[in-house]
Amino acid sequence: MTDERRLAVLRAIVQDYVRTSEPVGSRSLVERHQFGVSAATVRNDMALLEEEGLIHAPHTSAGRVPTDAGYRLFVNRLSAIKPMSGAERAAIARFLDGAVDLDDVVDRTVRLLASLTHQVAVVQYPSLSRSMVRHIEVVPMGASRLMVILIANTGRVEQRVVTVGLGSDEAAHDLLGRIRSELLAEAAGRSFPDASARLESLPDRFAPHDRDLVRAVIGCLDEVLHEECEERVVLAGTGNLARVGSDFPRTIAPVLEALEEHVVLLKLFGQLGDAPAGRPADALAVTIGHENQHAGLASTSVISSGYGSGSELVGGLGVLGPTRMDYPSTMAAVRAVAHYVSQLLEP
Amino acid sequence: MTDERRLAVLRAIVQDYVRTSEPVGSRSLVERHQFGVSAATVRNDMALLEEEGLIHAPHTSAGRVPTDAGYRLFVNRLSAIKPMSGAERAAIARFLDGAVDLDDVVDRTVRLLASLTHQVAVVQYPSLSRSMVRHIEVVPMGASRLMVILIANTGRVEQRVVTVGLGSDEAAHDLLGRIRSELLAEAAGRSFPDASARLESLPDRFAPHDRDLVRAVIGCLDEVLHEECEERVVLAGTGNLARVGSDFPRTIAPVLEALEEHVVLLKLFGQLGDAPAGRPADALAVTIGHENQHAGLASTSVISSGYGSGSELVGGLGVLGPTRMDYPSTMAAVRAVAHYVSQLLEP
DNA sequence: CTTGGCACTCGACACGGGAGAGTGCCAGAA
DNA sequence: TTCTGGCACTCTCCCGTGTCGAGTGCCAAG
Repeated sequence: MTDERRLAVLRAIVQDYVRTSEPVGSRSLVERHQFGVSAATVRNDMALLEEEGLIHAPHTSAGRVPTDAGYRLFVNRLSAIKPMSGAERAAIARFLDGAVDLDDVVDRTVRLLASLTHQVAVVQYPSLSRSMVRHIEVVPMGASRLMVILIANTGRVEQRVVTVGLGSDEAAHDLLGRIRSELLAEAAGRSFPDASARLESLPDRFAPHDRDLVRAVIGCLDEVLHEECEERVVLAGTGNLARVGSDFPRTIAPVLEALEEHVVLLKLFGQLGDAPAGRPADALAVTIGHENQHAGLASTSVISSGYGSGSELVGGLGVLGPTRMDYPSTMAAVRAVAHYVSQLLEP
Repeated sequence: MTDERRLAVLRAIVQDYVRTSEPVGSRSLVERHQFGVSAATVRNDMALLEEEGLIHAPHTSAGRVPTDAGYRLFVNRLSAIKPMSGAERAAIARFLDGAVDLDDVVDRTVRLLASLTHQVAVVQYPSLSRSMVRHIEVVPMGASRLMVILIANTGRVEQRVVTVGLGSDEAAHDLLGRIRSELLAEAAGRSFPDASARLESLPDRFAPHDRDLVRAVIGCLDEVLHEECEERVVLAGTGNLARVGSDFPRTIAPVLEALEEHVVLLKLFGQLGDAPAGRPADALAVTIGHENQHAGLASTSVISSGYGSGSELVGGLGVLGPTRMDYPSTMAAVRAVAHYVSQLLEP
């Protein structure tokens, strides 16, 4: 029972600190919340919480501030994701429904997330490695260059240019046509890794003197097919970073740098691997402060979710902000947006 | 002759202020530069410069700081663009030559600019309105949706999805094939506005009951062909913003917000219209402080340049930073990068 | 037109003394 | 055992003061 009150105190500390962004002391705590005990008792509880490493005093005789561990406990056990109001849901739907394009969907989503949460929003494009090949096109670009275009079922389009030796116009045109149809026959409808494997044997079906060309095209496709670095992310709301506390010259610069390293963002937001059994596909992942691998993000938290149809995730999205953030509301927003985007990409 | 010295004083003030980021006074001025006159004389000159609105004292008896007008005069008449060293040129070439892709070129360019100048770098993708149509592709996406893909001679690829009523598989396939080849025959090799005009009469060549479909595809293409908002920009180096002076909570937030408004960036960096006669295509445009339209950018300067082959500009690039920036070096870097990117896109 | 000198004005900085907030601890009450 | 009120203590924050130094403006003389 003491235990229970102690946790209630922790919850109150987190809530108040998020509200005021100032260390919270025992007096104001008993004023704003009805614990039914006096400030002195709360002080004792706070001392215990500090021993357990859940809160921390910036200096003697200032209030207490939650530690990363404190936020973690709060998120895991002390808070419920705040359900969104009908109006909010409607607004999300209205805003996303106007999208004409995959690019447009992603763009709107990331802006929406940023303005809902007042944090930095990140959206990963549907991952290629979890997509199917819809179409492949080979287009000559000038005399000796080919553009290879790959269209995924998610609507993503990737292209790459390769330099090759083409023969005469006439013969080249025919050859390209044949390459295109063979590629399509072999790869269309298959998953990317699958398609990649199947294409290996393709050059054998061509005349020996054409094989170099075919190999070049396939090599080019292969790059697109499993190069992880082709994963793309977009972000919005970086301006929200400036609304943090006062000490952020040192805080904001490494964060902005980290945000430009898309590889870092992919680690944070990319949903690699299927949803583990038992964990629903739309589960939220929360990473708090130092739990984060990247050094520059030690004082930021990341809330991310996968999106996609059913348990088949195709990408990730989420927000990044100071550890001192309103977790229940932010988690609700991320979840709602991920849910809606999943629906949108369904058909 | 007095006139001449006064300008020399202004130049020295700008240089010192950029170096130290502190208001510069008459004493330190005569110490660091050999004017051949005393501090008192310089003071008189400074008083005149202040009357002319070229410099400004933050408060009584602090040093002087250049105004926007002062920077303007400095850029126009008092500085020469610092030529880049051979090593720097070589580094630029080495860094950009590895690009495999238009996306890659743009990505590398923007990062390069950011790291060369230590400012925020912006690169516009080659504009569609100044491009030629290289190829058009129509790909069915599921039962009732088509993806229309447009490839420009610059390597840009744009796609859009349109929902249509397709007939039976067999007939639809043939129809799409015909649409594709008619589109290509009409548009390939033409400029975007040109192509758009020519496509208008295309539906007439199809059987009446197919015209709706054809019109849908063309409408979709048209959107891509002259919707200005399809222009794309990318940026890098936002972390450099954090290295500004101390008062930037109020400074940095509106800038970050402006940077997310790609429309704003296009106005700043997009090179619309051909290079005016007499002004070479690679001319640098410099906008200083309040010369800027956008309110949030009142204390930032923009240095931009077009790029493209010869006098035919296809896009813009540049950097954005505090008005207190090293104009000669930054201008040199922007010019060199623009020059190199132009070469790279040449063939 | 230039120069040195002089008085004056401010901002930056260090010092010091409340005021206030908050803690820790302890002895007594429930 | 657990809670409570009280008290001493320790911080930070803030404000006023005084000093220092940089820099200016002006003036009379070269």
